This record gives sequence, C-alpha cells and structure tokens, in this order.
Amino acid sequence: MIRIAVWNVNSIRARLPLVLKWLAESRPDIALLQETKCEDAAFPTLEVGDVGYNVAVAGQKTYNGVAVLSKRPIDEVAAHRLPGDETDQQARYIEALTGGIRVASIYLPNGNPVGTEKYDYKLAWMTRLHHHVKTLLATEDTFVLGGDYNVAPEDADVHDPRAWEADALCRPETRAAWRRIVCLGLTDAYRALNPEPGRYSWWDYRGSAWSRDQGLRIDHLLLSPQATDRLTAAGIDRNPRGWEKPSDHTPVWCELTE
DNA sequence: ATGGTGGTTCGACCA
Repeated sequence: MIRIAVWNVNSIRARLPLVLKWLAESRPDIALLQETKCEDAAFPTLEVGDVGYNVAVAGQKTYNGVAVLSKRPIDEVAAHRLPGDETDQQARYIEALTGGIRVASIYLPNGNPVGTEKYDYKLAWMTRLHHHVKTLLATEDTFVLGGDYNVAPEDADVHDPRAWEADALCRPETRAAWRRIVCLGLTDAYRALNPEPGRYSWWDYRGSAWSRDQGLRIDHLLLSPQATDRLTAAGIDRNPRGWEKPSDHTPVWCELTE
C-alpha cells in the first residue's frame, strides 16, 4: 500500500513543528505540500530529511511555493513550473517521479476578486493545466495530481453555497474549468469513495469557521485511470486543523495498492 | 456594509 497526502501548510517555516508531528504520526509515503512561502535554500530540507523524507521543492519568496516529500528516492523532477507559459514565474507546480508514480504538487490560483486580472489568471492557469493533463494522459502513466485547487467542485463541497456562489472558488466558470479537466479521465479520489456532502478541507481563520464547521472542500487528489485502478481508500484528516497554531487547511489522503 | 484572522515582513498584499 502506498499512501499519498496533500496539505496546504500556509508557510513551511511557521508550520514546521506541526508538519514534523504530522509526518511522524501519519507517515504518508508521499506528501504534497503547498504554500511553503520560502525560497528553495530556506526550505527545512534537513529537518524533513531527519524524519525520513526526500525533498523536491519549487519555491519563491513570500508567496506560493510547492514541495514533494517522499520516503522513496525522488528519481526525477519533471517540472518546476506549470508548462505552457514561460513568462509565468509563480511557484505553483512541481512534478516528480518517485516510487514508480508520477506526482504533482499544485497550488492553483485563488482568483479573487472575480472580475479582475487575478480571476483571468486563474482561468488561464486552469486552461494550461487542462493542456498539460492531456499530455500526461497520453503517456498512460500512473499519476496523482494533488493540491490546493482553490475549487469547490459542487455545492455539496460548500457549507453555505448561496453565500459563496459569487466567489472565485465556486463560480460557474471555475467549476466548468474543473469539470473540463476531470472529465478528461481523472478521478477525484475523495469524492469517488465518500459520497456524503459537507466534508471540508479548508476553514477560514476568520469568524470561528473551524469551530462552526463552516468550510469548503478545495484540496484534492486527482488520479489517472491507472492510479484509479489501484485506489483503495481516501479520507480527510481533520486533526491537524484543530492543533495549536494550525494551517487553515487540513490534509487529504488516498491509498493505492503497491 | 464592514470586518473579522493569519503569514510575510514592517506597509501592504495575499488568502
């Protein structure tokens, strides 16, 4: 069995004690992290290595930043940015080969406020991702694309759909772009095995959203057909959201047969 | 209608 987890940590340096605690307790084979918010040289590679993980990072100062952690050797880093626009320097995509699986850690743009260049950037980024997924599918590889997609795919993924309907995470154009990607042949691992509504991966720091369970499901693991054939379990680990000094996201995981 | 919280970094931006 191989377990793959995704977690937006909202700064790896601010969150390092919790990340190390989480790695020690849940021992995922592969961890895909987002919003590391540090340049590559500042990533705590030694600390993460001490608890048994190899590291590949695509970082930048202050914003964004993604990482792949793996118990197995990382054999190749296939990309440090999302292909399709060499002028886009935002560190939101890293793709690596480890343990016989191709994985990507994705931090898809938030896109708020709608009607600005930020929303245009989000939709353009999703179009680029669509193109790249088509390329990946043509390889017939086993791959898992995990990340903070900043997309709540359906109303069932939102605590108050009416309050969120105009938000960039829920807009019809956003959800259409999401479906366009998934319908190429990917599987939303959590949703495939857990049909019940009202299960979230992110809760705003503001307004006591966590204690009221007012969240959204925006962190996802998208599986290729070959990975889906091996999918046995998926879940959301709510515990880290309740820890002291938490990220506003909590880990989502899936298990594949060896 | 506003602001609520947190990270980065020290004013303002992002989420």
